[in-house]
Amino acid sequence: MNDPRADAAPSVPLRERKRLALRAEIQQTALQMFAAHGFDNVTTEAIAEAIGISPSTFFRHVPSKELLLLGATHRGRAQIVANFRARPADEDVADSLVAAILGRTAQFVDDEETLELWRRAMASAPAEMRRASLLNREDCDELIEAVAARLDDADELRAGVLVRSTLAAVEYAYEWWLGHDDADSLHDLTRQALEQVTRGLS
Amino acid sequence: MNDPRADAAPSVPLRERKRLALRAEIQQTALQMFAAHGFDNVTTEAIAEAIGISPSTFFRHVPSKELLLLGATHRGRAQIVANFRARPADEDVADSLVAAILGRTAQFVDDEETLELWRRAMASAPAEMRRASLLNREDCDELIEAVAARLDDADELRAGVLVRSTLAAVEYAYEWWLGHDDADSLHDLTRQALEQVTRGLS
DNA sequence: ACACTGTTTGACAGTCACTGTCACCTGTCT
DNA sequence: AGACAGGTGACAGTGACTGTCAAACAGTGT
Repeated sequence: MNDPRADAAPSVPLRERKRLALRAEIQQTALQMFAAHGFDNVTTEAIAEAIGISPSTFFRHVPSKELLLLGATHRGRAQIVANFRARPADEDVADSLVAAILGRTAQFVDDEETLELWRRAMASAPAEMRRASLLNREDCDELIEAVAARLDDADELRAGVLVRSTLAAVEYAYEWWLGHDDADSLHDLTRQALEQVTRGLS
Repeated sequence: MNDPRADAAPSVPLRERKRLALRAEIQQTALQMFAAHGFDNVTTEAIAEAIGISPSTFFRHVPSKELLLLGATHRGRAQIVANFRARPADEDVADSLVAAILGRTAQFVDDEETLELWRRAMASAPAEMRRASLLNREDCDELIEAVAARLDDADELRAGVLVRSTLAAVEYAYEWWLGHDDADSLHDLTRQALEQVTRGLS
């Protein structure tokens, strides 16, 4: 019972550890291959083979090739929504939204190496895919709904415009950061973008 | 020489008229089929067959099935950029941008029937595709560049945030309009969204 | 009416992302 | 050890594209 490995093992059913490890390996390997050879030049079959699994298994763990690239950005999507919901109800809505987003970007720090891989992989991706989106359609709609609930007036248009334009600003800051080695930190850039957008564009 | 058909024929080389007509037919037929059976349930082959052309010919005229749905929104993309460039250089940049967009949406009026088809087609499309984007990646970048050129300070981040969040607001208004039969006109909704975003979100 | 030339077309074969099925393993629990 | 859920590879299939090729066709000059 006091097997040194027992600390990690018993809580996490071991089978799940394997699954998680495999998923991480797919993600990592795919990113490396994308960065090295370009997104379009890497087939899902090649990734599977590099890891030593069958194509069927590959797709059992990965919803799509695209998400292998974009998934990094989407990760923690739900967290922004949760952050927003956790804000005090009497706070200004825009402020809550800003806080929810900054709460997420604050902890968004992959290691340098992974980041560099992702940057190169992203650069090789087809144009339509190159837009870094923090939230997918569903999560975004959920956030809009949450915001609308806090806006007393029945005008949902305002909620949507608020969320979508705010997210757009943040996403641009994100892309900017990816494209500029010398740029400020993600957090600072995000703050700048948010300030501009909430203060009124000019 | 005074053949009645000669009025239309000589300027447009006739061969091109056929091409244009075919393209329009594909677009129209596809939209009808999407609306009737759902985007995913209509294969490119089926569209080709409905029109009476081969699958090869279909793809010779259409870059992708997706663009058959989204192309309508993208049409006139370049116009927004052109509109912006045509604004006086001493005008406030945000105002120029607003004017450029409103100049486009003002004339954006397909006939009721086509619009209804598109609405239904859009509703049946997979979630990731459902976002109405006025500009594709390239056009958007071009607009950002144009805006940056007008912003004296070297800070391009501001230009990007301005463009992207403004467009996001407009796109939301557009989607809102598509989803609500009873809504105000596109033009009014767009104006509202733009006002909110330029005045500062709140 | 005639060939000459460049475009357009359909048939066909191929690639690639993804899905479904099915028989076989392999941890896990008893 | 034995049962059983969950994971796995082989395989066949679908659907959006892409490339190639020979035949049909429009536009031009004679």
